[in-house]
Amino acid sequence: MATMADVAREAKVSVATVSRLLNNKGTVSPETAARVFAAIEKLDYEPNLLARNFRRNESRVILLLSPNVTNPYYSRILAGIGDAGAEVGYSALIYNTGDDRERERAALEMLKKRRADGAILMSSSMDCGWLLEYAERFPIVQCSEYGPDVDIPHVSIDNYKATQEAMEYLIALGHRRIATISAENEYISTRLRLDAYCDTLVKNDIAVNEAYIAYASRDYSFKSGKARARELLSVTPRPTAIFCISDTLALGAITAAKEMGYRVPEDVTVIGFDDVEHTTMLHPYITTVAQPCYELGRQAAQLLFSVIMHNTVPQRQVILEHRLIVRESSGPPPELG
Amino acid sequence: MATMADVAREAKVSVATVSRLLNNKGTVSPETAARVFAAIEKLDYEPNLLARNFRRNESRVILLLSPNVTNPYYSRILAGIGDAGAEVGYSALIYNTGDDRERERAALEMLKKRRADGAILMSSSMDCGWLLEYAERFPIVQCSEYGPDVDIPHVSIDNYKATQEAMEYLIALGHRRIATISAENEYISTRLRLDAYCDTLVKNDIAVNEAYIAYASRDYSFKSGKARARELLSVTPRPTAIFCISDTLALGAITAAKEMGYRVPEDVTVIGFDDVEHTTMLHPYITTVAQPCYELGRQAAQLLFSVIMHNTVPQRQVILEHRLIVRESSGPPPELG
DNA sequence: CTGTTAGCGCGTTCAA
DNA sequence: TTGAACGCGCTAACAG
Repeated sequence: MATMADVAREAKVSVATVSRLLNNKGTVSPETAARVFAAIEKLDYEPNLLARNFRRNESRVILLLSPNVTNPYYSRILAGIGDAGAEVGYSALIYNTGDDRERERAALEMLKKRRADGAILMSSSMDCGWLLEYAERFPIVQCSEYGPDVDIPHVSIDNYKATQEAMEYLIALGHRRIATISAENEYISTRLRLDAYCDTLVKNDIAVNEAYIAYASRDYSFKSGKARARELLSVTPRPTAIFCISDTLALGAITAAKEMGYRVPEDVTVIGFDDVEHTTMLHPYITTVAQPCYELGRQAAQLLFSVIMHNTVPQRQVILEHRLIVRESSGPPPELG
Repeated sequence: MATMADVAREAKVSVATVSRLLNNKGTVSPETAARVFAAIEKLDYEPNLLARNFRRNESRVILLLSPNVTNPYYSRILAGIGDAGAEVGYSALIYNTGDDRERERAALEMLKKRRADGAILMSSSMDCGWLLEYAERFPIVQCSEYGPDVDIPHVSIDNYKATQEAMEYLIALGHRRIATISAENEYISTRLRLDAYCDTLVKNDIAVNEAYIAYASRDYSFKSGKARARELLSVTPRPTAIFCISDTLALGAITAAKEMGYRVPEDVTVIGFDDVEHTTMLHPYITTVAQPCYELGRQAAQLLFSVIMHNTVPQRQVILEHRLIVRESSGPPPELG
């Protein structure tokens, strides 16, 4: 593997000249430049990033902390970040944290060790204090989830408004007994969606019924969605609609409803959240709130690069547009249908 | 950010001693060790990986080339690789290649630039010559797909045998008019599955009917599966079973069948491949050939680390067990049912 | 058991 | 426009 010194020798110039040429710094005469390029070609020289990064004290790598790469919601965000990074010569290091504090910490330690120049957190189970400590010292951006009171740049959708729209839609359809499947996690999105669920009911003069609020597992598993839906549909009087905070939960709810002999949407309406791809693979296609996952990832990456390169961000929070997509799993309640 | 020299000064030892201690090389007396650890603690010292890797001439990073991170099949493999890497202090750099030659090449260039110590290819559209050139110079392992004649270590399932079993199962059910949805790609898995499809028919004295062989898009899209199934089900006499080389295609086939008024499995049997999670989220649950994706990833990683660290592998190819999972989308053909 | 020292390959002064 | 020389932080001889 040829080094810069080899190239310099071959081109009969100094390493400084080669370096200048490669980095477009200073000026190099066309003739010498040609000689150097010829030498690079001849020796098949590739700059050693290990050395370059060491010298420049940067890694050109960013950390991606995701609770679960396997989840299509997150994998689409990862794709967006990956593409945005590739455009500016950054690579992405993926850490599957499983929302485990220790794994998150271990990943962030890579910042101290200089393995990465910054990080994008897709979620965080660390306490805010800890997180803030890192955020003060290193470029960090949050994507989808964020600390409500910590001042870390983030990109997300407006979860409150999105839920409000979904709820208004259900109410407009005539639903009054609307249940929700939330989740046992501390995500800001979870909290905002639950808040909006309650607030929108109240705003429409519908009392919030605790029996209509269920909590699925923290990772929104299909199984827990199904189990919670089964319970909700056993409440008397039974809800005519279920607002689920993820598509997977909605799928679980639909399955539970069917197993209990209810038709969707004739007997019970189910709506989801996220719009992951496989929800339009088998009927009923799910009515859901779509998030621009890929774009969420892209923008988070751009925010991060802005911090890394200019030590500043154009805006501390970016809110992207959501979209309510009405498909087959929703309709008027049976009493009015 | 404290350096090793700072620690050495604080502990009143030389940098060599600190280095030795940190790398468990040579011997250090308990007393000095204690002093050094105290200094490390006091200064909150973290080794600079940029410097360490440079010095050791290794990056402790591996490249993951996947055609599509968003595909659950690949994301589960990625999870396996990621976990196996984390256990031995390796991080994974993910490149979404989209089966694009140039992106694959760009990713592999990272090997020359020493950004990574090795690579795992989940697929490859490069010609074998090119690929082999890299494989000769750098640690490379293939996962799931591999060049049939290039001698690169790889891990996969036995695609031929797996398909054979699936076909024998269909034939045992009584099916004679069995179609297949293959794909327009050059993957070895695609080829082997098609070969096994044909061979198993012939072995059972069933003529191979070209009209029963369809090719979906190279990325196994749901849409193309649906379109191809629609065509297959229009052939006279129509097939009573469709063997799809991916679950997504199978989902598409089921949708097409339903839209054409056929019941699955009463009128037509559909079976898939891979056993990705969401195939048991809505009925009919798909009969499929399960691949141990996570384990595929783990073993690929272990193979790669073996090459990186010892420059040798225990075995050049690892074949993992598949499993035919019979669920709801398969049954006897209508004539006999 | 410990310290001194010489690079690893590159980017960057500073002089020429 | 070019070159000589230094040093980033660390590891590994080698010497003591």
